Amino acid sequence: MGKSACCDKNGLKKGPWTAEEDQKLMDYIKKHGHGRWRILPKNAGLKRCGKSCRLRWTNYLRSDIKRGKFSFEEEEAIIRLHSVLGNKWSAIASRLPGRTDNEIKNYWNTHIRKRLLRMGIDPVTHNPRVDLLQLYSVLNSSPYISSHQIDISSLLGIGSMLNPNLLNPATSFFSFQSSSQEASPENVQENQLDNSQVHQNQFQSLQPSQIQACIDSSALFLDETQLLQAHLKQLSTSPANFICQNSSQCSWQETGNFPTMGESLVPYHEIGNQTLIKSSFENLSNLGFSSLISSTPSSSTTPLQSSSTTYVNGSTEDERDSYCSNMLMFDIPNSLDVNGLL
DNA sequence: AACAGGGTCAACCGCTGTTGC
DNA sequence: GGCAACAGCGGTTGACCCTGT
Repeated sequence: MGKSACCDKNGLKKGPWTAEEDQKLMDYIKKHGHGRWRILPKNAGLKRCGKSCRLRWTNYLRSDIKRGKFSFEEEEAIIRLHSVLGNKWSAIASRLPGRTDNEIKNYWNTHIRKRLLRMGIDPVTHNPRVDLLQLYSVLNSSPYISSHQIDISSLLGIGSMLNPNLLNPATSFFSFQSSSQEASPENVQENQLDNSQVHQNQFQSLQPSQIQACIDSSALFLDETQLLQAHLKQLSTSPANFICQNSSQCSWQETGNFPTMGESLVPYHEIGNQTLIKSSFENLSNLGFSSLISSTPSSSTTPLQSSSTTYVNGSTEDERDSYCSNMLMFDIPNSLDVNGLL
């Protein structure tokens, strides 16, 4: 702070570049190459600071810049790389030929990030947003709700396909994950109990009107929760399916190892009219809950929806939303050497 | 037609890391 | 080791455009 910007000195020009300035810069770099940005503008006859010249060159004038809309493959790569690298835009850009860090950053902030939020996915962690699950759990534990037989899952738009028994442990798990780095089945169960007691206490102190206000506000999350359905539905799919023939006969059917980065997704499928999930929290924990709600995507082989719809470039935003709801569901295995990717 | 509000993206800003003296 | 210059990064800004009222 307090350090003056380089362009403030000597009355150098700021703002959008003109075609004439672009031409001067390109001509100079064609002759002398780029680098030595400090002295470049003076030699090129530009009233710009070196920093501005460098930015203009790297972000716009370079011949290998690919302009235009991002393809599905590029978008998928950005999301996948972001889940590994975070906001390391230059590192992401280095893996996307022809795209600049600035372009990717802008695209993330204006398109992908908002879409993830709409879908109920935290763009930082790439996991379903904990607040939605917590809202469900809190509402569901209310004596008022149960006494009036209000179906919270329907209210939140996560009704038909999901057994509510999943949501409480899921919520507890997310809450627990956020407060502790190490989650063993034992202390997770303990935490689950603690959380449910907390939620119960929270709601016992609320008046019916307050609960109604909470329910009303929950309607705001409908878009997100509808898409969250897709994520939670993944719980019923490979590689570890938990299938219930009826309310008392449930079992996990493990179909193999969890995929790692770069591997194809196990085909996405429905389990008919069976009760999808009814689990103890131990099951979730033993199998790695974060991996169950997410699996590694692949641009070429991932069936996008149960109807096997194929999406191509130039599809609508809604289609991309739908696509992403599956595409984003991957998890970074602990064994992955992130440094190796860098 | 005029205006407001929101989205987009090129460019800027401040900071950090690297290099050379 | 200390310093300055330079290069590069990620966050932010603001002009422009589009859409809805």
